[in-house]
Amino acid sequence: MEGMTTAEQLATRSSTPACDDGVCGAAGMTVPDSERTAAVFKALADPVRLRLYSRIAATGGETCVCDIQDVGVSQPTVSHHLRKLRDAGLIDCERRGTWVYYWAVPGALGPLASVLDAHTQLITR
Amino acid sequence: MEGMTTAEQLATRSSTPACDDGVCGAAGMTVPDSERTAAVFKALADPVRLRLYSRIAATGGETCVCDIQDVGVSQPTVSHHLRKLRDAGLIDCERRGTWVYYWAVPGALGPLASVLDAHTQLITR
DNA sequence: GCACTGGATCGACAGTTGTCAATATGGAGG
DNA sequence: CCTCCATATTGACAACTGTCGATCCAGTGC
Repeated sequence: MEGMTTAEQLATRSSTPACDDGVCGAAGMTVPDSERTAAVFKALADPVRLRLYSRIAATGGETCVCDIQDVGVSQPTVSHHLRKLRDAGLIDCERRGTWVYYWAVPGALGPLASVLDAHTQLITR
Repeated sequence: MEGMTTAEQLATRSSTPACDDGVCGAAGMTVPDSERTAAVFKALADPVRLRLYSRIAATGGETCVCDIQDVGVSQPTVSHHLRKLRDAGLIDCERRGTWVYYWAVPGALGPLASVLDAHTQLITR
């Protein structure tokens, strides 16, 4: 598991899954699942990061960093937030010449959506 | 808008919506939308809160606080986290006699799921 | 080689967060 | 009333987070 991003760990849940949906009926989430899921939620729990991710995802393909510097914070801060999103496994990047391009990792939001859906099912059953 | 929980504000988005899905194509999320959405994500961005919410949602109905004290932190800390979830509009509570009962607010996760879905659509188009 | 440019990293700092022990509150039952 | 029990609030503290200015690093073009 070492060297994996949080989103990757989240995709390959507990080696001994207590249940399939990660919610486990009346038992609720397991401690490891809650920690991995919370880590990804945390990456999205900041307005600036949310806008950055949204901008990157909205292009569909690759986005140059130079095109998303206008989110209201300094350049180092943008870089800092991009790294957090990258550590969480939500985005990835590549350097091409002078510029660096970012893109949204496909499927990274899936486990998060599953958690939300699973809970919504429980609430309205 | 004063006096509303974050989730309630999120449900009634910008009075002048720039778009319907909150992502606005190549423009990404608006600043107010990102702030409201981030606030709710933040409420879920802690393992203990995630387990508490999961336990409460898993019952489908109401859950006595006394039944969810075994999440690994002290009683004041549990109370603290429940308040944060409540401030975010994800849960609500009622006192009946000596005990306090919590339940998951139906539909509170909806806007969050919509945001995730909207971005997933953008990525895989 | 050298200067320039885009982006990442470092260092510092204020503000926020998670945690607990101690205390308060507010019903229930004598 | 007074005590007991369940939960909330307060106060304090260490750890973490967001932010920026300064600096570094990697390519580009001369």
